Amino acid sequence: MSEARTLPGFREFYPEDRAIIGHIFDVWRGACRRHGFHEWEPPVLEPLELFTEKSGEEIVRQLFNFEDKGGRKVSLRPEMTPSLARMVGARANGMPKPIRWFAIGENYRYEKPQKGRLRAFYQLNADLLGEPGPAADAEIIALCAECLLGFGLTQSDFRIRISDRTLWFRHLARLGVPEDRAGLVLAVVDKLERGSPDDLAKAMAVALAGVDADPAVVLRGAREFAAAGSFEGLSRLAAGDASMEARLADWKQLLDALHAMGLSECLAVDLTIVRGLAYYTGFVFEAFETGGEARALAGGGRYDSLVARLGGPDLPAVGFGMGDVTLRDLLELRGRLPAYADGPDFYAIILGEDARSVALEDVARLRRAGLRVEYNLRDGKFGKLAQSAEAAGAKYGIVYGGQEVARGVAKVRSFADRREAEVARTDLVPALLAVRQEGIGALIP
RNA sequence: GUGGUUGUAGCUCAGUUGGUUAGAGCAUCGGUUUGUGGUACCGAGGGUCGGGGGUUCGAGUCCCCUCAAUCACCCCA
Repeated sequence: MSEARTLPGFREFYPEDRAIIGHIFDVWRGACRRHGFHEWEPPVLEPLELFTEKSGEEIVRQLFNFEDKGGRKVSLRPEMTPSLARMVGARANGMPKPIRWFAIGENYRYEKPQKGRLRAFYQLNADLLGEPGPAADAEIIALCAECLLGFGLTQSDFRIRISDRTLWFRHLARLGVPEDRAGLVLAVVDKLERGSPDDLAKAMAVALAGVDADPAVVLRGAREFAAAGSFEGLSRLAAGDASMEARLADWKQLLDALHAMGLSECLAVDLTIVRGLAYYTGFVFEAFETGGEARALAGGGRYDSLVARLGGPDLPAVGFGMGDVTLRDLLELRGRLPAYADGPDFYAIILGEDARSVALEDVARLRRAGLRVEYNLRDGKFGKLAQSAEAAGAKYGIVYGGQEVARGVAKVRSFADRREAEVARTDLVPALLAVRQEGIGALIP
């Protein structure tokens, strides 16, 4: 065994693990395609500046970055959104709108690994670009929900909490928070649920340092605002404020659309969600598991100015990301992972080297016909070979012994009930295709 | 980045107040005299006890450092 072990935060996938991640990809891809989204994929390695442009230099300490042999500063991608902006930007002018794109890929972040958070993780990203109205937000939130429901989860297994930074910006303005401090204040709001009153007061004071606004008043106002747990709650808060009332029309459109799509049960209006990222501009949302740990499964929102900021065209956009790690944990907890079964359709039991060339001829024909077939590479006794066949996961055996070969037949055996049927070798392909479909009964009247 | 816990075979774990060549079950591979098995019996492989250093006549066991996993913070695109 080599001394070089798997790097911290990186996983290796043995077949049974790879089957699970493959299943997750299949469900994600299926949901996205049913919603009319097109799959794309960016490079794994990008110029470092692509990421520092969006997130600033501080991001570098969380990047897998290095200098390549040509002296270029490069980084493994920590996310796919900047690449999306570049790729969409290059073609957006000629593309029909809206643009529905999704990507499934591995991202890399140099962080201390812990449960639900690794250094390499797969993520689904779905984005809808070119449509500024709430219909697009509804479409993205619906897709996010379907990407979870597709695993057999129910709407009570998770909750998508929807919030709105547009309302927050307006409300903070009313509380006297200057526009350029709104982002900082929202970062404090983001901690309302977890932080101690003391820490929150301190953080708010820092966010409002040198500004003519009372941190205590802003904090209290933010708390009241965050407490609106429904559309009716929003209406009360908006009463008398023309711009907020106008925004409520967007909310109504959003919620009506999601209701029509039958998703009311997994949705909640929750203004405590603000998302840490500065670039979100409108509706934002996060999906959480409803069980004990209530960990985040997905998050997203509207980012209307980001594409232009990254050098693309002025393209409104809304999207979300969903990681594989916490999702896998949840599916396991809820018993929604498929059982691992990856055996061949048939296993040819070749008894004696004289039968081998005849058997191999059939094996090749069956494989070319689309059947999945294994056989014993070494000679052995029937009992052991039958065990090997079942250990490999085969439901049926095809027995090739001297007697069968001499008569131009093969014996098909069902391991489950040990029933056998002889088949002429000339009829083998159609006969076994039938057995795979209908079971051994297809050969036994 | 800060702190707590844990680390013995592929897996689950024993291993006495420090004492010979570190064990078991399961799993894997082989066999029980040449073609109808799954239970049984016999056998084999597999461990620098996470790694390094120290104390000691002697360390899986005690001490220090380190690596990794995990939990709580920080952060979370």
